[in-house]
Amino acid sequence: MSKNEFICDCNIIHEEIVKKTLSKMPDEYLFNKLAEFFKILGDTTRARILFALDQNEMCVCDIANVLGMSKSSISHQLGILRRSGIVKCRRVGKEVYYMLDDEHVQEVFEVGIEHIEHRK
Amino acid sequence: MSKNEFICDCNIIHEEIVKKTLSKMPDEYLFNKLAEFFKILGDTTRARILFALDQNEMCVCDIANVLGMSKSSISHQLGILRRSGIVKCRRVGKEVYYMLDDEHVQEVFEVGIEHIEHRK
DNA sequence: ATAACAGTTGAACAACTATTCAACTGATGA
DNA sequence: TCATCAGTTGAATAGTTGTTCAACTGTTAT
Repeated sequence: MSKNEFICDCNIIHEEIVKKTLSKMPDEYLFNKLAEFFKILGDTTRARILFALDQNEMCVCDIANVLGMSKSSISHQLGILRRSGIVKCRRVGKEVYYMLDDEHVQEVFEVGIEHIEHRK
Repeated sequence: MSKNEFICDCNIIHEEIVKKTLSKMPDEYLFNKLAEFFKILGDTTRARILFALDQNEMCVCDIANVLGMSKSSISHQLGILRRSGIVKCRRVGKEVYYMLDDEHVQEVFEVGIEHIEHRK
């Protein structure tokens, strides 16, 4: 087998390892979705919103006050969380109440906190 | 208590909920660290590197070949993963072998995959 | 009707980030 | 010693993203 199958500019490649690993790699779709999910959790504002919503469902103004930020920026972030299926909302009169819609968020946060504690 | 303590431009706030939630919010440090951790996982290239390293320890060229990317870009991303304590490496001659250095990554990935499966 | 208010949305801007390129380091072997 | 090769690194660039601002919905109450 020629080295030319491989794209990298190097001579010594561990062909067997590369082939074996390639055969076990999930498809692009999974990695895109996985990265998308973690990217959403990887923002301080969104992480704080999710932590707050884990305590209570809350309206946009309440969240804005808890985080000390403007309604607009909170609403933008809630839109991202809503479109990704992580939170859902219900309207009551003029107010819109947001709540968590994914039990995996809590789980992932717990492991994340373990990671931080472990690295101290 | 005056509404003026609160920063958001709205009249109806649920004071008790806001205060209770505020008292339960972890400090800024935790959210920064948490977001930093998830931000690192929230990139397709890094997610694929970590998945590959979960199969075998590998040198930079092997990883570059598995992902179909340049040595340089892989090395940049490995640097980020190394500095955050998620991977470690050992040099053997001219080659540098990378491996996972955090069992929380696998855990978090599993929950992330559950999340994706659940959302299909 | 219309005023008031909670919330949303799009455009603009600034800050950040991933990849590329080129120059570099450090180890090997001829 | 010198050429070669694996890997690193900094600067540059293009693409992405979070917040702000202003204009807009939709609901309530007068």
